[in-house]
Amino acid sequence: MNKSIYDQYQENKRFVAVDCVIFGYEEEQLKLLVFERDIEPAKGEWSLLGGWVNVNESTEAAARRVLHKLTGLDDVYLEQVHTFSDPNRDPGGSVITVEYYALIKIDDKAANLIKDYGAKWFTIAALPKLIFDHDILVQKALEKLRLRSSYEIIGRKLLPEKFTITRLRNLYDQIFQRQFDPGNFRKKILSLKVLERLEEKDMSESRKGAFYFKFKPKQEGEFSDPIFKRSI
Amino acid sequence: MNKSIYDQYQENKRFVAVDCVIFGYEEEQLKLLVFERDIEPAKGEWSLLGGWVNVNESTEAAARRVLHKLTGLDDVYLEQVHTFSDPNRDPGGSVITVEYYALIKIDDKAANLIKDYGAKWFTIAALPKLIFDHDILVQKALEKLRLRSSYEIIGRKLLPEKFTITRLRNLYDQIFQRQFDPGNFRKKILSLKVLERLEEKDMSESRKGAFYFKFKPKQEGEFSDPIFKRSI
DNA sequence: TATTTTACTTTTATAATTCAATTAAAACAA
DNA sequence: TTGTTTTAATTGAATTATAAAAGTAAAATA
Repeated sequence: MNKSIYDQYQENKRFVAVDCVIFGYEEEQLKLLVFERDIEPAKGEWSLLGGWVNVNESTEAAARRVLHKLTGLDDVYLEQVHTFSDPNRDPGGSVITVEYYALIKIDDKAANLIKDYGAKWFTIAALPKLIFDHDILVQKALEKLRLRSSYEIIGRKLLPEKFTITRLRNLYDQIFQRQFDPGNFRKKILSLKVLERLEEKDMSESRKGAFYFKFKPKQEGEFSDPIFKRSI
Repeated sequence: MNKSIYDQYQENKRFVAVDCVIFGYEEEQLKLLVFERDIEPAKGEWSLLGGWVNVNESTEAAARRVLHKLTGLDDVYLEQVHTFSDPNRDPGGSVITVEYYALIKIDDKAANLIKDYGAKWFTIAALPKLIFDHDILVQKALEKLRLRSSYEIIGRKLLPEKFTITRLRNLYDQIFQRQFDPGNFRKKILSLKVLERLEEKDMSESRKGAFYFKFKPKQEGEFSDPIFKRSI
């Protein structure tokens, strides 16, 4: 096969990396996992989880690889967000980065591994300044997460097996940074018929107790319309 | 500055390309511009407009460069769609491609240039088989275009200066591949107050004639809610 | 047994959407 | 002139969705 046109561009090959915005949900707060960078430039500053993409690897595989190394998990929910390619975005070199966001359960056994890597969970409000263009990456990931959350009920990957509607609503409050009306939220969610009510109640939040729910097995192409009119 | 960690990855640098899905609107049809490929592999087959990304160039700049070369236009509307990175997607080599879609007016003087490049407009229904994963790229671009079109009134870049509501509705019919109700569509569009009615009428389509409209100057952050409930 | 607390339900008003029917304007033909 | 035709443009009634608030329920506790 004639590869001449490809060979001509050898000198134009680029560094390609992935960056992951890792979301978790804990203590009624949407949180983000960030890292103290251990290489120059910007050593010691806060950064997203990143890594190089190898030659014979897709960017998604690379993202799964670095996430697995960090957390030990291999069934992480991943969604591609955007690709950033300004040649000056990284002072260390001209690096193209493909951004993903990941959803993980904070209560996982991953906790120890994460600590070893100098990583820390922050709420969105308390997030420190990140290196390079990573603040923009976080904004983009949030927008994408909001978009996703307004077309399907997110939470399978963020909530524990069983949870109350109030807890799910709180997650949505966090994602969209606004208060959803309890009555209307409940009505809407239940009308979608993706949740199944358990007989058990959570008695920790109120005298009356709140029923636990769990997700029904996922059905493909469940909805195609936005769930909430004013969510985005 | 210590670049050792970067230098270590020199041998992992990747070919990076852009591919453009070019949409146009002509004779009440949404069309797509595709090319007869003039290099191996897959020479002679139909393909999207692509090009290499240079070392000191962002992917968007590269997309604008190849679009300019093709059409002579430099105010094309561009939106990033997705990045494809499967190492086996291109039989010529392991190429990562960043996909954009572009909206251009077919009636432009670009027509001649386009012809010189062996390019041809096809309706979506009549699109031939494309090389590699380009059929998937087209689907992705359509989805993104639909998403965009359901959050703002698209058409500034596809319709001529003045147009009738019926023509705008037809464009939406094409994008979403369904029939919008004429009365409801008109009511909705006008309620958004982004169009201005001209005194002139288009008499070519009916006895009564239909008023021409034009877009008001664009205002930032115009909408944040989906325009159509059942569009996607 | 009354109080407190939060889950959960219901109500009501308002707004948006759909679908069908109607009206309007102008060209054209008898 | 007058009726017919064609498509634009408007209207209205029925339905559905949304927002906000008020009310009810259950169980622990004082």
